[in-house]
Amino acid sequence: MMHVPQYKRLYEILRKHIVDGVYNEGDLLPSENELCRVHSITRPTVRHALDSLVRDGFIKKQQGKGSIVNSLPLGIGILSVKGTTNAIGLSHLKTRILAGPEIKAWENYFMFPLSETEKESGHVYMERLRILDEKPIFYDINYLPNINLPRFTSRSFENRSLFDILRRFFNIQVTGGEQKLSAIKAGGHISKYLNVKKGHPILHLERKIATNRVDYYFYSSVYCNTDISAIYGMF
Amino acid sequence: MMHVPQYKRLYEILRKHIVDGVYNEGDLLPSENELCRVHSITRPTVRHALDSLVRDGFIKKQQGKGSIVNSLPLGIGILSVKGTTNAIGLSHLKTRILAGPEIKAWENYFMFPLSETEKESGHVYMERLRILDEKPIFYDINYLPNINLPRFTSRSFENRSLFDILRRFFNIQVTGGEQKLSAIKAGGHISKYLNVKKGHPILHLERKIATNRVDYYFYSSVYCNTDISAIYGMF
DNA sequence: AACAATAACTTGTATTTACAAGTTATTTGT
DNA sequence: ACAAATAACTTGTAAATACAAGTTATTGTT
Repeated sequence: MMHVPQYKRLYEILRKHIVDGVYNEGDLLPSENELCRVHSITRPTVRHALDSLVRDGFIKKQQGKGSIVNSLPLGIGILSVKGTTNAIGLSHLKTRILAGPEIKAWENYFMFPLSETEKESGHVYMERLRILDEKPIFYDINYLPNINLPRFTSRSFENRSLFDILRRFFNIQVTGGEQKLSAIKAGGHISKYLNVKKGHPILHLERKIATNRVDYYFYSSVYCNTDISAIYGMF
Repeated sequence: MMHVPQYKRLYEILRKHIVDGVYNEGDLLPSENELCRVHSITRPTVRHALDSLVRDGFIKKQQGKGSIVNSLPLGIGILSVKGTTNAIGLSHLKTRILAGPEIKAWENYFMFPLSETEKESGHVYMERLRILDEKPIFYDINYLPNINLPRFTSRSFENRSLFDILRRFFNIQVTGGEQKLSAIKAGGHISKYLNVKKGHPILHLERKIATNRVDYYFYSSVYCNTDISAIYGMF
């Protein structure tokens, strides 16, 4: 097993405690000095972990008072997905594969500019439908540059997170990304997949997703039906 | 003038250099040790500044190599607005006031739950239209809890950023927030203000915006026409 | 009882030091 | 000339320490 730095270990512990309800909204986490004593680490290390929790929206800090636990987001947190674990509230989200995974060449016009290396290597193509309570919510098209992904196309993706596969089998973790948002009319196959009428307003995300692999990004075009549940995000 | 911590000063300097094009996409910033020497501060302080630049998407770091300048976002960066300065690309965005500012009581059903203090104090209400190249892009409705905002309603807001006003006259800075996204059909006055047909797809953001004042949030409901320019965000 | 001062907390900023780990340029040996 | 080893960089993690600044509970005074 790989070595995990101490601040990251503390982050995971506290994150789990918050998600599991050991601490509730408005509760104070143990003070920094207390966390130092309990985990036998120093304050800069504790603060590093707490900074990450603030960045990911789990706590807010107040000088003189402490680290206050935030309420967990209610919507579907696709915008705040990051790190080693998935977004909150995605637990009963089913996934159906519509196409792929298969290796393809890049389209002529792509939503983000590509590097030469990316262009040369082609990509693994995959279309998925994500279903909440029997209702299709997301239709997404994924493009993973075909660089160092042995036997990727032969993996099973049914009801499994793409992020999970990448982390477990290829040790690729999502570290962040950028995205373009727009509202469009559902047309053709999008209305069919998402089970809405043609012309229905659909939220469209074009995402470039950064990973812990240097210069390895992957891309998603996501179509959301926001009637049932709004998309939730932090900033 | 208030005291500004050193890491924040370095952040502003580097940020300005990146935005002004002193460093271009792909360039390496001076190494951490070099920044230490030049600015006579220590490495943890330099790293604090660089961490903030990473968080805000201006640079990415690579161990063993350095701090690499990112490309500046092309879209309209309403989702990444934060800190002391405004988002990129909003420079030639005109603002027109449609209603307010005036003091009102809260509506019965509000998009976010409110605290008792917020409920009691009412809010400053304001409707604005933001125009890019003569075309209306954003129609937003703002709710600022009426707590410690002396003479707010008498300020002039024409072509001036709300965030700017808050920072300069009330020393309120945006530190982050949360938002719900959905795609809706334009109807009634929204189609009128944004100059689109009824039923046109519109991006709707409901935002709760956190500030440096403890427990002071303000709220925005934003309607965007994404035909002309997509909304850009980091995560 | 009410108020003010103070002490004991909390987080925020900053320095100094050390070593680990990844990258790149240089040197060395063949 | 080529390739491997090495040195000289880079950022990443972590400790120990100090003081500033904000909050809360305690104490003392009136």
